[in-house]
Amino acid sequence: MIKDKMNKLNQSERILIAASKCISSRGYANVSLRDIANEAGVVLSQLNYYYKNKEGLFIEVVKMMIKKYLIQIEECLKREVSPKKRVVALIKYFKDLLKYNPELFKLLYDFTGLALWTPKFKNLLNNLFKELSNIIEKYILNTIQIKNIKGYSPKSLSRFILGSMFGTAIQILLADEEDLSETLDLVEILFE
Amino acid sequence: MIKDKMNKLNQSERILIAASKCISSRGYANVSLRDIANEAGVVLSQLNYYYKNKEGLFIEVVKMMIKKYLIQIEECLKREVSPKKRVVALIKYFKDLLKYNPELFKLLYDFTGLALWTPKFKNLLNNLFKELSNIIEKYILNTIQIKNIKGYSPKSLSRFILGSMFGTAIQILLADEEDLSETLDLVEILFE
DNA sequence: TTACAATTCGGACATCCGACCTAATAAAAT
DNA sequence: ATTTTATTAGGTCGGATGTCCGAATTGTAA
Repeated sequence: MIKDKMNKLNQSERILIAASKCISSRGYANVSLRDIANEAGVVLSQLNYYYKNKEGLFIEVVKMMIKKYLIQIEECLKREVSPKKRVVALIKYFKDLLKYNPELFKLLYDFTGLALWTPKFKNLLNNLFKELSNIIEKYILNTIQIKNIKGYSPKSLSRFILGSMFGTAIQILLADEEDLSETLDLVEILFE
Repeated sequence: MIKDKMNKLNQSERILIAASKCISSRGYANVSLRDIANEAGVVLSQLNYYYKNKEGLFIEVVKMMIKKYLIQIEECLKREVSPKKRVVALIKYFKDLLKYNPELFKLLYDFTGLALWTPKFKNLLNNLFKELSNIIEKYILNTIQIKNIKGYSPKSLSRFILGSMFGTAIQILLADEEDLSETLDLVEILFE
């Protein structure tokens, strides 16, 4: 009975995980509800039962992804103490992300693209970028003796740090033949 | 007769422009060949006549976009003489792009996303990023007294500059309510 | 056990899409 | 003028997709 409850919960979660898996490996545009149902080992109509429609399901996938990023990045930053080490840790996070879990980054990039065309996703993704830059500001910029920035707000600076990692990461993913992963290290020169 | 030839060329070009317009305003995933045909004022089968299939048409749209970026950015950089002014010009280019022609940037972002899932587009987009970073390297890094980079290759640096502008630009587009356009100015601090 | 609610299942629907085909028309070449 | 090619037009086909519905099954509470 407890088992059964677990299974039921797992069923709606299995759908979520299957959706995430499908989208992160093929892109939101190339995934059908039937694909997700098959991946989850579930009948098609179950997707409409738990999540009203396709958009509803995708929104939950986005929310799950957002949680992952917020938790992981804050976790990785709060582990270190000095701002310098935190920058290094952030760089390492992105490197490892691209190396061991590139699907998660593809998911972020893909949904950010979807956010360009669909207001609901635009709000979600904009909030993610906002919160991520807030975390960077809190853990790195608020504690550091800032020398280089002349008149730039910490808000702008944190946005720029985030943007440079994001924009560099997509280039690294795209150019998989040649190794560009060291390019991410250049974030460090912002603090010299 | 010359008129007619013009019209014929215009017809295949009208399709291309219509496709570009549709994709840059709705995203590649939300555009059908019928949409493009209507936008171009052409019968559906004409799209298959001039461009074999949907992928063939989209590839031509990508190639057109790539030309625009390469020409415009090199144009904007060669206009200035000092590396410092060229950085400023590059920043201004991205600012104006987001302000007056955001569709073109959305097109770049969208196709870069498509490149994550489709090899043909991956090659095209990877080459674009590669050539753009080469241009940056040629016009800005090769001429400057580089002080800040300790052991980083010009190649990495140019990639990073490009990435930081790209990653910042998408954030600006996403957060249209609050003004983040000044964030792009932070590229300058890389050269201080 | 019985009655009720939640869940699972299989199937059907209307719609849209990309690709293809054939005939008609215009242009060019002979 | 006649043949030949290039272009335009309209329509069709098979297939895939999202949504919805009703029945069957299971779990829960009385």
